[in-house]
Amino acid sequence: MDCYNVAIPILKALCDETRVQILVMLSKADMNACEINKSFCCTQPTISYHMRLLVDTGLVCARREGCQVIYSVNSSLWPSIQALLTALCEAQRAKT
Amino acid sequence: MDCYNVAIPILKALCDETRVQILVMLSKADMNACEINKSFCCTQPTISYHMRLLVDTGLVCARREGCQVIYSVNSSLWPSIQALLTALCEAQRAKT
DNA sequence: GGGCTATATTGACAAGTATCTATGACTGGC
DNA sequence: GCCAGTCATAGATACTTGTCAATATAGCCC
Repeated sequence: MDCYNVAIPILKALCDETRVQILVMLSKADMNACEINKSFCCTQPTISYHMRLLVDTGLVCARREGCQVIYSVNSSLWPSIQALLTALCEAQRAKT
Repeated sequence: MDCYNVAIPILKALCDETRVQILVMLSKADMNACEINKSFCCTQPTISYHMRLLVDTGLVCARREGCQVIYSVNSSLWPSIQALLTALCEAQRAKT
């Protein structure tokens, strides 16, 4: 019962549109912060803020390569997250 | 890609500890608002606020029976949510 | 070491959220 | 119709969150 509490920070990290889009992008290919930045209209510090949150919750891994940081999804968590996302989309589609 | 956006309101509803606990309770048995209230230390309007949010996002169904309202989980959505929750808990347990 | 590129941190602020108290609305029984 | 029980709504408030501009840090190359 109380075990569900460990999931809350991750769910909090998941409930922002920008962060979900970042996750989906990273699930297709690893990217550095600069590349991620180009796909969004917000500023570099904002993306940096989201990336920190995603890394802190363990949803995303970061590794340094020279002067840039490469981000990748945590492959042990992503499958269950993707499963939920697609299930929610299917449910939405079924309603209409 | 854009399909994931429909999931955001549901994820927002899921990222609160109180609401997750309510969902877990309801997954075991249907309950009226009064019973739910007794399990938490917050006030009745606060629970009402959370229930409205859960119903609006489709996570929970409400039906009137006499002078009380019975809440139940949306059985088409709950399995995927529960799967994610347990996956997150397992991942947490694996880390330690 | 200085300059350049890439990323992180800080401080400020607007918007959103969870909570409360007070009150209203609906239902069933007297 | 009135009262008691159950639930919802409104208004106020403290807290959290996402965003920005400005600045700092880190790594590379000349």
